[in-house]
Amino acid sequence: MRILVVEDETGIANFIKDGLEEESFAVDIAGDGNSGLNLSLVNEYDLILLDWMIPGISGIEVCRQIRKSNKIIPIIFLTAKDTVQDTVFGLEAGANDYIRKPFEFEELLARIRVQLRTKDGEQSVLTFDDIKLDLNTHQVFKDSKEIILTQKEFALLEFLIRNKNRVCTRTRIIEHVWDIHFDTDTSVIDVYINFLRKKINTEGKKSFIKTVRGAGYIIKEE
Amino acid sequence: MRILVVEDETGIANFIKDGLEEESFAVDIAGDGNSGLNLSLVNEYDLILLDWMIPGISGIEVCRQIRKSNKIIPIIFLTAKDTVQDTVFGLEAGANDYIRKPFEFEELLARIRVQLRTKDGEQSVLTFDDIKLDLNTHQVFKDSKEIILTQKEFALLEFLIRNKNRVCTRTRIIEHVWDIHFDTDTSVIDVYINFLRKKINTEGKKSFIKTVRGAGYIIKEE
DNA sequence: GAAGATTTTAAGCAAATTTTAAGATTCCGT
DNA sequence: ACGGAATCTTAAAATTTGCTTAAAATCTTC
Repeated sequence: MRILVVEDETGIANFIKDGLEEESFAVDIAGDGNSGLNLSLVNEYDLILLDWMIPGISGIEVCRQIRKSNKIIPIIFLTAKDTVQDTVFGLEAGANDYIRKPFEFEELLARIRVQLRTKDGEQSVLTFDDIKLDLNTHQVFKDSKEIILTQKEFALLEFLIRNKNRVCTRTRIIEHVWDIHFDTDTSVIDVYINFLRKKINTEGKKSFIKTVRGAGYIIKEE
Repeated sequence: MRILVVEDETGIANFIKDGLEEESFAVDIAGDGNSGLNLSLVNEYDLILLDWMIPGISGIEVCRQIRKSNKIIPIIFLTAKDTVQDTVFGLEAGANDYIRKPFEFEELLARIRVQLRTKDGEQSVLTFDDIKLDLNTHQVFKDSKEIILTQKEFALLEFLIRNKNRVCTRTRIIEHVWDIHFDTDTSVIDVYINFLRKKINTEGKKSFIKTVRGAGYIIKEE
């Protein structure tokens, strides 16, 4: 899941970025209103964290513009403006939630999850066959037996399961899970697919991650 | 379907090429304006992706020249020039769409598909008789039973179905399904037609791909 | 800052796809 | 019905793609 953070104080921005990456999100940062608006219109983010007072056009204006473009995407304000009026104003501009600084990271995370959950009505647990993926606790179970995955393994599995029954091309995988947007001569994907297969496959059964030669990989229900 | 990418940064160019090939497109790359213009006039591309700032004549000029030649072919600008004025300027030069860098591959693909949409409105699923071809998931079904095709088989079938009820000559097939690094004196087409027939024909029925002696092949509704 | 874990790179091997090539078969005009 | 051209079929060579492993680089943690 990809999140855009629009925030000019690099200290805060990086704090959020690190925290979210630990939770396996892919995070981009924009330092001012204009680049924030641009990025949000060009890319497919799953959520936007927006500061109000930023260089260039204000957060409020960024929010309005995004709404004007008819993009359906959760926006959370994250700002030092802390009166009730400010909050109401922000929400009326089209935000889905409003968090006052200083904030607790825990809370931010919880609120992000709320937005991502309501988005497609799904809970914080993804399932495929006998595999369960708990997005909150970051645990993976197979037949209720826990399997320990690393960050990248988890992120890759999450992406594949969210896109089950659809071919995930290497290009889409590298963009969404690694956040790479140019040509790279790498075989990380192969290696990680291999890791996942080794950790999750049932002995003697065919791999649950199928290879689509020349295209990518797919997780498919029979 | 064959696409020309006019882009000087090889990193980006190859990224696009690989991504599109995963979707069964045939892709040629031109590194500067002149060769881009040349290739586009000499070959029959189904679409052109054009960078604005490239060595030699500019993308805008390439676009104008192609339009001048009366070629009807979708052109999509793909460029870092990101003001509203730039966009308007590009579209007025004759482009069909305009994408700002940096871009998400998914968006690029979606916009390409819009341009290639067939006349009968259908976009992501092509059909012929009891054969269904899903461009998004890359799956082929016959009577809702899945048939596994390789990249080239898929690309060839896509081309034939897009041109159903029209004879597809060997030359046109080579031009649209294979890319520029291809030597024309060959019998690959025969071989691939044979592959497709074997995989898709109904036992005892006549082949759905008909041979037109001296001309090429055709898929025809009765 | 050393030890351990994770991520990435690189290379050799295996397998599937793509292409070539050549003999067999079909088609069509005479 | 015959001969030559076009197409079909098959098998094997060439090429590409993916798998696997090990080691290098990077990041964490104590």
